[in-house]
Amino acid sequence: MLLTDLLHQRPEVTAPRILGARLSFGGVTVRLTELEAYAADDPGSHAFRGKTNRNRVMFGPPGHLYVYFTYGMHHCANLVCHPEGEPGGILLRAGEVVDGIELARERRGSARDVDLARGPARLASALGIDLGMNGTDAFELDLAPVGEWSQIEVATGPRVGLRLAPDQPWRFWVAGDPTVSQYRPAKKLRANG
DNA sequence: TCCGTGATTACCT
DNA sequence: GGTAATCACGGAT
Repeated sequence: MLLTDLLHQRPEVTAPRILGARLSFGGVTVRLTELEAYAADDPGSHAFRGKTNRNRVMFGPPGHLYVYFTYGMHHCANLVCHPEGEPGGILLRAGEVVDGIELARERRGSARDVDLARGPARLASALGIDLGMNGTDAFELDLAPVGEWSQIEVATGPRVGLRLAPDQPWRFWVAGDPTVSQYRPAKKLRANG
């Protein structure tokens, strides 16, 4: 399926389909291993209460990055993804650095390689993403080859750290991958494509 | 387990 | 207008 078509689906549909995709930005490429979906009718979504200056990118065209700043020190990045007329996005929670690893190490200090992009704020940091990149589409996203994707075992479970809507199982990750963040209460979604 | 750190929001006046 | 609680986290302890 074409990437542009995928980005016009609901985020919880698209998120498991872009696991294993390669995202390149700021001189670093990561293979995405963990994602969370934030849909329009979703109390956990930043966009749930309507458009504000912070979340306006989620209401714009799919395929841009929605970047926000949280806990006074961290940036997190979402891939905007939604059907026409609805806000939505996919939080990039973790990845494996597959290119530009030296640059990622510089940005991340003394972290072990497996921790370079393990966690949403770590991933954003490894890619050099901050608020200045909010709304950008200056990145590349290459879907995993079909054969490679069919080898991935997708697991699903509740999202992390939400007060609202904690029960929607809209967190998706590559089962067994060491670059997935620590919190993993899980059930298996499927094996192979 | 604890806590830094600041934008954003919810709820007042 | 003001103010307090919250927050899609990470690193040190």
